[in-house]
This record gives sequence, C-alpha cells and structure tokens, in this order.
Amino acid sequence: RLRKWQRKIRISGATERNLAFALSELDRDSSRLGLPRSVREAASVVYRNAVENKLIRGRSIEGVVAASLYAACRRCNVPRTLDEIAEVSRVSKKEVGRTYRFLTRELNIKLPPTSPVDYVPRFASELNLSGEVQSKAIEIIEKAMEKGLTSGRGPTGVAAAALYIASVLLGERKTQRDVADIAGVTEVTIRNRYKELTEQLDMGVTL
Amino acid sequence: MTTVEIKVENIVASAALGKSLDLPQVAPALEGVEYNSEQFPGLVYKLKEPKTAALIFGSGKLVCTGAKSIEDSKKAIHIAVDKMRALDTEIPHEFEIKIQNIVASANLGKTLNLESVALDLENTEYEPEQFPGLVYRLDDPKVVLLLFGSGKVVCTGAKSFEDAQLGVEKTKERLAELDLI
DNA sequence: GCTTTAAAAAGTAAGTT
DNA sequence: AACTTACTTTATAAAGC
Repeated sequence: RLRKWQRKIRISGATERNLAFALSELDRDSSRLGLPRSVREAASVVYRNAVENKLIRGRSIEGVVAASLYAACRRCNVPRTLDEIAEVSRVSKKEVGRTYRFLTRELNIKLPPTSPVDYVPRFASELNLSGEVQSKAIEIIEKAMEKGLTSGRGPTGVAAAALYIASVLLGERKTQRDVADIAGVTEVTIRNRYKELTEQLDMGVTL
Repeated sequence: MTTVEIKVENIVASAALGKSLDLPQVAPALEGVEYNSEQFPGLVYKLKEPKTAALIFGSGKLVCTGAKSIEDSKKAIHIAVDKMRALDTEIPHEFEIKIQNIVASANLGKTLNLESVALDLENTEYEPEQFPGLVYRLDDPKVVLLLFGSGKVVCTGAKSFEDAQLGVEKTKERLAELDLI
C-alpha cells in the first residue's frame, strides 16, 4: 500500500509539474503574441480539458499548448494564423494544425472558419488606420461574403485587401507592401483579392 | 437524376509476386530506375507508357501509381514485372493485382458557398487558411471528397470506379437536399 | 509519424524574365 | 505583371526507422 501511495504522489507530482510547464509555455507564447489575459485563460481551459480527457498521450505538451492557444484565439475572435502560432512556439505549423484538429474533434469544440472580419482590428491598428477605415473594410468583407467571394480564399488575404481598399477610399492610403507585410501575405495576393472585390462588388475605377 | 460525369485522374494498385526479389540484381532490367535504400526501401521505376511510377520492394510486393485506368495500371505492372523476369526467371507470370485507391474529379455545375456548406453539411472540415477546399467524408461509399467554391470536386479513397461515381452522386444529392447547390 | 509515388482541385508563395 | 515551379489537402499500398 505504501508503494501504491508513493506512486500516486509521484504521478500527481509529475502531473502538476507538467501542468506548470504547460502554463509557463502558454504564458511565453501568449506574451510573444501580445494576447490579452482572457485569451490565455481560455487557452488554459482548453488545455486542462485536453489533460482531463487524456488527450496528451503521444503528443508533446508544447504541441497541445500551441493548438489550445490557436483554438482559444479563434474562439475569442482574435485569431492568429497557424504560422504565427508556430513562430512563437517551438512547434511546426503542421503539428499545430494536426493537434488542433484532434482537439476540436475530441473535445467537441465546433469553431466556424475564421472570418476575415476578425483580422481587421489587429491589422488596422498595426497600420494606424482609423475606426472609419475599419468599418469600411468590414462592410466590404461582409458584402464579399454575401456574394460568395471569400469561399476558399485565405482570411488574411481578404482582410488585407479590404483594408487596402478602405484606406484608399477614405483617404488614408497605405501601400500594398505595408498592408501585405502586416497581414503576412504577398502583394500579389492583395492585388488578386482587391481586383476581384472591386470588380465584383461596387467600386471600380476609384483605385 | 444521376448525370454526374467523373474523370479518373489517378489509380493506385498493389501486387504481390509471391517471391522475394534481390533488388540490386533485378534493377539493371529497369532503365532509369532509382534506388536509395537509406531514403526509401523500394526501387522507383517510372514508365512513360502508360505514364506511371512503380515502387518495387524486396519482399516481392509492388505498388503502381499514376495510371488513369485500371487496365493501364495492370499493364504497367506487367511491363515492369516482365522486364525483371529477364534477370530472375523465378518470377511467376500469375499474381494478384489489387486496386487500392482511385482518384477522380468532377464538376457539380454550380458554384458552392463553402461557408454555408461547412455549417449545414455533416462530417466536413473547412480551413481556408490552410487549403481552399472543403473536406467531406462519406461513410456509404467510404470515400473522401474535396469540394471547391467553383463547384469542382475531387473524390478519393474509392476502391472501384463505381464507388467514386456513387460518392460524387451522393454528395451532389446531399447538397441538393440541404439546398446548398 | 516519416520516407516515396501519382493526380486533381484552387489559393498562395517565390523566383525569373 | 506575366510565367513557371512548387507547396497546401485528400487516399493508398509498400518496408523500415
């Protein structure tokens, strides 16, 4: 009985140690991404649920932490791309994506695909664009979604193009290069998206 | 009601010769064959006609990929095996060939709003950040389909042409039922 | 899980011209 | 800005790490 007791202590000690490690990893990743405490806490909830459901087996703590954070960002509408998560964690983009799918499936977390709208506030503030430009960009994105112009397109590219167009329309023009760098897409992508948006929505010649 | 035309794009087939092979010994019979055992345990032999690639293992088993018809796949396997037999007369003339996977493409005719499909259709995965297609897993014919905004579709995982065809048809019917097409 | 093969879909990326 | 090449996703077998 004594051995059994000691074993339990040893195991719970390891469990606590792992949780402490996971939370420190979460803090590190979160601060590098400049995420608010609320998102970090949402991620810790996902992580604890993963542990309770024994979903860590065969997976690295770093990977589960990264995937939990990716899911939390999406659920809190302050999405980070898989590339951004992979950059700050020491987990590959592939592993983060794989673990994310596993967690959402096993924990029955149902998240709709990331909306380009959720990227607007962050990109806009990093570009020092006004609230008016943000509203205009969101308006453009919503019209685009209604017309099915976002199916299959990367959310960041759509958000970037909408912000670019809005910045020009409201006289706060930013270069495609600046918007592209902040959004993490290429100028070619912004060009392809804005051509499509300006042509199939209203605004034409304005640019 | 089922007028979906599918096009077979790729077929994967496997075969077991029932006799182990000495790869270094039979390799010379296959012009242009590649063999880097540290990298991959099998010989990689690419045929121009039918345009296919064969993976040949020391166990005597092989895999053929790239054919666009079951007949071409079998033909390619026999061409490779016949060439090896020139350097190993023990290789049997009769052996089984099994179709492992058939990849087909089709066009549903109408564009799809993937966001809507993702919300209403069951067993789907849609992550446009990573890939433009929506993944739809069917249980009946056990196949997986990739649905695109253009209305074009890819069906994979089928072991027979019929299953690939049925998979696309069932998908089209389900989309119609949900008023997504 | 990875390695290697083939092929389509459509978006995105990178390197040339 | 056009081209070309290439990677993302799906399935699948093979032998071995």
